[in-house]
Amino acid sequence: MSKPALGFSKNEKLKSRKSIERLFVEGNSVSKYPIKLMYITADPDQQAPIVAGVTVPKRNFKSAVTRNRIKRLLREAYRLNKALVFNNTERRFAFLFLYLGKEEPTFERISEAMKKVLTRFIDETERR
RNA sequence: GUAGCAGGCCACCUUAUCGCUCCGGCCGUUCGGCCGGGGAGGAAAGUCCGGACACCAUAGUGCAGCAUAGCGGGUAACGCCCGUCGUUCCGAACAGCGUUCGGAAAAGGACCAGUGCAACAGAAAGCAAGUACAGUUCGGCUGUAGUGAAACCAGGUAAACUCUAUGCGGUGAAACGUCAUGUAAAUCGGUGUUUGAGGGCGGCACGUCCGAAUCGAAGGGUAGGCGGUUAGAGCCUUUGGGCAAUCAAAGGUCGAGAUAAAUGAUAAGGGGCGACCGUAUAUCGGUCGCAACAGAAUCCGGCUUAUGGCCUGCUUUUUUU
RNA sequence: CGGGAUGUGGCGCAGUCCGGUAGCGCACUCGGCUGGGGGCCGAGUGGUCGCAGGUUCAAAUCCUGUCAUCCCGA
Repeated sequence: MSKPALGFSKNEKLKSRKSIERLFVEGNSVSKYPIKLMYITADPDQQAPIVAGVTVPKRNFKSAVTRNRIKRLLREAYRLNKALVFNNTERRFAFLFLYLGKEEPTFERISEAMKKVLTRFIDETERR
């Protein structure tokens, strides 16, 4: 069961409307501007150890094209940096990345913020 | 060269590394792996019209309501498109009324069916009353003045109500079918079982069909999978009919199917456009910047709006010869 | 995907149906009452009526298009 370290396939995506609702109500969060990560301990019968979703508020970005682009950048950044989480925890989680900025970012910026937010997440959860 | 109009085309490309999704094949125990192939638009947008399709009665009648408006054609259909007539505006020709020619614009039925409206000004904007002056056959009539967008004379206005003609049944893929999961055939109230409650998805009346339960309150459960779902009024080429929109025939071709929602990220190189610099213009070289509008969600035909570049034709204007 | 509603001075609203004067409250400015502040009284400034066309003699109002904001519906 050796997963490719850089993939991000369908099974790792957060899809269920119900669990997203739960995330918003019960979830904890760490944030490093412009990314906010909401997380919750996941069901044990979940297919992948960690599932993740991304979202960009329509209020900040009216155009569907830029919303899509930011979501793609977020997914890409998570895909390239998720080893940070996999290598440091054995627990199961559900993630939701929110983009809080008001302007369209570069990939470089997103990538840096993603690394920071993930290390902060590891600090918070593994320290206890 | 500049500006405008009309028509057509494209929507940066290639390579490398990593990644997403669908289809087919092989391997394999769930779950994946490997190989091959497909993967956003001209507007996918706004949701403004028209359809297909699905369910409700094979979708019925009248009223109400809504939409459209010269005439003819095209179309599955349209409020769309094409042609034509009239109207208005602009330009030119003739000395002028006006006519002719060329171009452009536009929601272009009917105020002799009825009702309403017209600020200010003005005597007066209908159910009528009446100013001044002049002329007079003196009965009262005629003309002029003045106000105003419009006036002893009837007009104007329907993107005012309305009338006429034509069309429109309703609800939309969250339609609809099916499988799975799950609870509660629980509680309270109303109406009713052939003397017919209630329902058949906007209103009223009728008709018709189903019909023994049904409606409301508060509450409980599930909010997952599959089908519908992508081959269609499809696209391309040729020939023929037609002024044209478009139609017919023959041949060829298959071009996304996601679902918190795929089609991406990074790097390099090459083309495109713009600015600046070098040189005597072009050409060429260098540097920098830009690359638009925008993302399928059942599917088509239009309209409207946003927007980068190239090509062709016509018109206007400028410079040089 | 499908339905609606609203854009009017700095702010909150009326006027739109049935076309001719853009008005109300708060705020702001000036003056008066007071030793000063507050409060009250009086006067005043301030509006492309979201934007663009059209109908009309005349448009915030009628018609068409467009932009923005907000609210519903499994």
